[in-house]
Amino acid sequence: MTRTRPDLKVITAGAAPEPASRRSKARASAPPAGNTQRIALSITEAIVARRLMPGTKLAEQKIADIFKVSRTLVRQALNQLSRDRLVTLEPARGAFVAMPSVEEAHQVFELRQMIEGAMAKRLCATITARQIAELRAHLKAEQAAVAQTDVPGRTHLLADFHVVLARMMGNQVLAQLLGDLLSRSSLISLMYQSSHSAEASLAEHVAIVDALERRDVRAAVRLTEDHLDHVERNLRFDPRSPDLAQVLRSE
Amino acid sequence: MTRTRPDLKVITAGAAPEPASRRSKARASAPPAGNTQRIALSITEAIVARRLMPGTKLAEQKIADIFKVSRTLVRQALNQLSRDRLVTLEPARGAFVAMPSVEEAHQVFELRQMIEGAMAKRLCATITARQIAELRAHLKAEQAAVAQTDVPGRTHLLADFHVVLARMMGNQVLAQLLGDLLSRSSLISLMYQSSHSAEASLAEHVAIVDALERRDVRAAVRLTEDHLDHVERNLRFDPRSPDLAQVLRSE
DNA sequence: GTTGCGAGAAGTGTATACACTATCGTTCAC
DNA sequence: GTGAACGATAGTGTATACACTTCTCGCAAC
Repeated sequence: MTRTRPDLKVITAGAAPEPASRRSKARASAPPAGNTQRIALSITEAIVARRLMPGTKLAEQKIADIFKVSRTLVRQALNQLSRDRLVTLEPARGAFVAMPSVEEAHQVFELRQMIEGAMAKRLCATITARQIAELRAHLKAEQAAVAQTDVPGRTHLLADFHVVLARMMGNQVLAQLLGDLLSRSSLISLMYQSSHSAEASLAEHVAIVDALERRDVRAAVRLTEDHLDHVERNLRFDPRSPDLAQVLRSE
Repeated sequence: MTRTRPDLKVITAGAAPEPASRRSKARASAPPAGNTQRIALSITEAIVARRLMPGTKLAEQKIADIFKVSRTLVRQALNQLSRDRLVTLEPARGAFVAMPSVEEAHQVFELRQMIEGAMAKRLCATITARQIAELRAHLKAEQAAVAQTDVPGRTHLLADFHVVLARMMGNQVLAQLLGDLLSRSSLISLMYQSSHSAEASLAEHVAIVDALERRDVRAAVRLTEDHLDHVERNLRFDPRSPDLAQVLRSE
């Protein structure tokens, strides 16, 4: 047992910006709502940004102390996160950062294939020149991050590519769903450390945008599905994985 | 203002069965978990079964009294339901059965088209004779319910058809997602009372199964998408809808 | 008769209290 | 020396308390 439990206080780092979207006048005493949301977002961000390892225990009182609130709000936040499958609640034992199983990982990727494949198909019919330009700009940012080996940045940008596509569908329900799936994917690729190179992902993203620009439905769909296939296949599901934490915890 | 607020106590009717899936020995004092879940399921069921109208206020204390628990558990349940978009939480005002907007309705159906279209495509490749038989049996049950004009039963069975298809994909993540979307669809068709006849839905279900059996990908996908298109198109989005509740509440 | 204001009631938002469970270290028996 | 029983500690599960907001209804002013 070389590794101790990852420390918790890292999550204080972010301190969610939360742009003032409150309704009208700021109340001194009662930040109207979204106090729970603030906590949930901070934890989500910490997980996605890989500052919280899978299996980490999320003790209610510790988190409450960090955010200077009572356990009540922390519990609400943890409940939300458990519905997103980012944390697992074990009765009477507590909350832990989720450790998606191999099977769950596969199912998430299969679902993403279905959804993003359908997105590609539809976007070919609806995409505008302006949107193509936006995608190109995004690819440029990805390339810069990859070139500088800015690991956190490139990870975020590579995932964000998919969110940008979803937003272009003009469908918020879809966009939020894909956002959730990407969070889960992030956790998955953290557990089964992906060997898929950032360069390869970037190249595949470029190919997808090319196909969309040509309005080549067949190619766009196939490239999208292949891209997700590649990402999944490059996960390391081999039994003697360095992440033996899951094996130990599995029982 | 002809209609008063729909009464709340209807939800006591169901009293969720909750088959004993608890781990080992029953504890007298502490039903280990899923006490919150029990409440959330009861409310969900009441909404889907149309015993709770959109816009109904869900007062925490009243629900707590009904289930003989404290507001704490009710709040947890309502929070879960708000994440499923079955209820809307208005800060400092309370929880209400959700009233999906026209836009949201469209987005839900578009997403279902994408997902169920992809399902149809994949099922053509993987479906077994046994599964076809299961679908045929389900269609038979649908037909019986339609013939007897068993309205609650047929509504449930017609929706369940889609869930059965999802389960055949062997993908729990997908199955749960589609379950959520169907709950929302139920709420939507309640708000914008569908004029799509049960007979037509049944006929379209039969056509889909036929296509799956022939492994006719093109037809299966098109029939699935058309089916959802028909359902959506038969919603009544006209401004002078009898559901003027939404217009009044909208501000 | 209508409008505006205000006090009381009802209801939500958060914190705290308490009961019960799991965990860990110690002690005792073998 | 090993292993099992036990007690202390920490942590979760639920209920309750309290502050503050919203809603309702009556009353007064116009």
